[in-house]
Amino acid sequence: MIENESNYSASRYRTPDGAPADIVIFTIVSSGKRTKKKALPTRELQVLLIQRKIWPFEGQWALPGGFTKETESVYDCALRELKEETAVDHVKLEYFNAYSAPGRDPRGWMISHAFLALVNERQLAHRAAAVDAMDVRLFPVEEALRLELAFDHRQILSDALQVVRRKMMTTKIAKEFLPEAFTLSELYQVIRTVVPDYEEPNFIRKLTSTKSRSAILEEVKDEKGEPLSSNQYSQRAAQLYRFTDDEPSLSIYG
Amino acid sequence: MIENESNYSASRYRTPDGAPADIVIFTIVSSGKRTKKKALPTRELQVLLIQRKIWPFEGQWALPGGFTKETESVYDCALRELKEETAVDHVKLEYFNAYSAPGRDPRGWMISHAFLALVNERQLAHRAAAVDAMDVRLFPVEEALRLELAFDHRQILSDALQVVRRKMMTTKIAKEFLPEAFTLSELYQVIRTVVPDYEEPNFIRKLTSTKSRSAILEEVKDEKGEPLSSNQYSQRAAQLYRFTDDEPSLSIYG
DNA sequence: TAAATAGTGTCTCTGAGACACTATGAT
DNA sequence: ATCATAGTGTCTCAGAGACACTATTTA
Repeated sequence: MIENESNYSASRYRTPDGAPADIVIFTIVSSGKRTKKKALPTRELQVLLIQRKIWPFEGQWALPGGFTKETESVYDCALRELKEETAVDHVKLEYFNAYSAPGRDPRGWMISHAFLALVNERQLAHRAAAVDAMDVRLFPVEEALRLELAFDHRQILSDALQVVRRKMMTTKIAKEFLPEAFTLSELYQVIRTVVPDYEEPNFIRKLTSTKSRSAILEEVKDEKGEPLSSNQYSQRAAQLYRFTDDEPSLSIYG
Repeated sequence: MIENESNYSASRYRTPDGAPADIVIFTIVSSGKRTKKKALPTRELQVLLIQRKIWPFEGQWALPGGFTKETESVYDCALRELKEETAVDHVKLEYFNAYSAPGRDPRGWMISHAFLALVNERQLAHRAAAVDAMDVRLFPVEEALRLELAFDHRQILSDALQVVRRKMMTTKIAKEFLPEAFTLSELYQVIRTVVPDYEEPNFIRKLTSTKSRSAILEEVKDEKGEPLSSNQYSQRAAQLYRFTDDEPSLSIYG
């Protein structure tokens, strides 16, 4: 029963040929409408892909990633690769699955570790400059899912998207896509960008009528305690909010 | 930047020495009080451990698990090991993390894949018979966490416990610990066994006042549409319930 | 009848939902 | 004044919370 453990000797067994980490970097790209000075931007969920230059899957688009070294954890590897390939640092990476189906990688027996990160498009700004040279590009998620991605990266991306959608509704990750202080309209748009099915005509009312808001959001005030507002996107200035530190606890039992 | 991928050749790099799967098997053990014929049993969350016979960590308790083969996924490996070591089959395994800190395994570079499974104590029944011979035992979780477990298995167990606690409140996994039809008291006890902090004096009322119940539970009826009840644990018979198939959707935004 | 668990009556109060209405400020 | 977005008034109704009370069956 436990002979593998009892008699293990590294030299006697076939061992994996590598432990790559693949990173799904989501961002929301806002394209302000140029027709009017003030208007809510159009937002779109995008994912960062690289184009492979060599075998296998030469020329195809793939998730960024690379091989773990013996001296680092897979998390460290993902952090390192993310920094190397996108100059993005100080990001919360989330490990969400391993991919280990036999034959998934023509180079050999590779068990891949998939992480996802949400980064603000501002953090990707200087990266975007080097995009053409590096064969690195942001793709709208829906478009990326239609591409023939390398390896099982379409599956990984699809799984990542599901995780992000769930977390968008159940945690405060929306803040990764927002500035420190934001308006409720911005928040609503970010949620809708990630989870198109979410519709809440009374969104403002909902969050301003005590319960939910008090657990999640708080109004941003200046030094004198005056509420701060922004008219960046609208004629009428909108109250600014920030997320609280509370971790909302959810339960299906009430 | 992407040189690892571009120039990869298995023979040129140090590769992992193995990809073990470790499985955290939780069960709830009910010990009926013998003093009275009918009384709610005392329930306790327990975890299945094996005692290692050889180096490394000889004699110490560890999570069951074993090495992945080239021809299987880590999930298949976990399923196989679970079946081999505990005779438990048809279980929903959940992958929840990878453990890859350098030096975590004295045998070499091992990236471990951790799964958890919730099994009804009935499913562990015949396994329990072979327990002494195999150096396999159930431990109360609190006790297991105080043991010096092999490898980083205490961390893995601790992480698994956190995952189970969260899922107990946010999904219907309670059903893994319950018979097909159960009373609300049983359900409440199971929840409390896993999440001791959860207290809800009005639990029955809460679940019987429409909203929550209708989404999660339904009354069990016989062929004539008569509600079924059980007096297994109480003088007065209690209504039996089962979980619906609906996946409850949670949101912090209301 | 006492014990043990199951379940309800009833009250109050919050807040969800709907949707039309008002508010503000740039052009 | 008009437009675009922000936010409120007001109504209704469901249901959460509290907690004492009743119900059912066995020993």
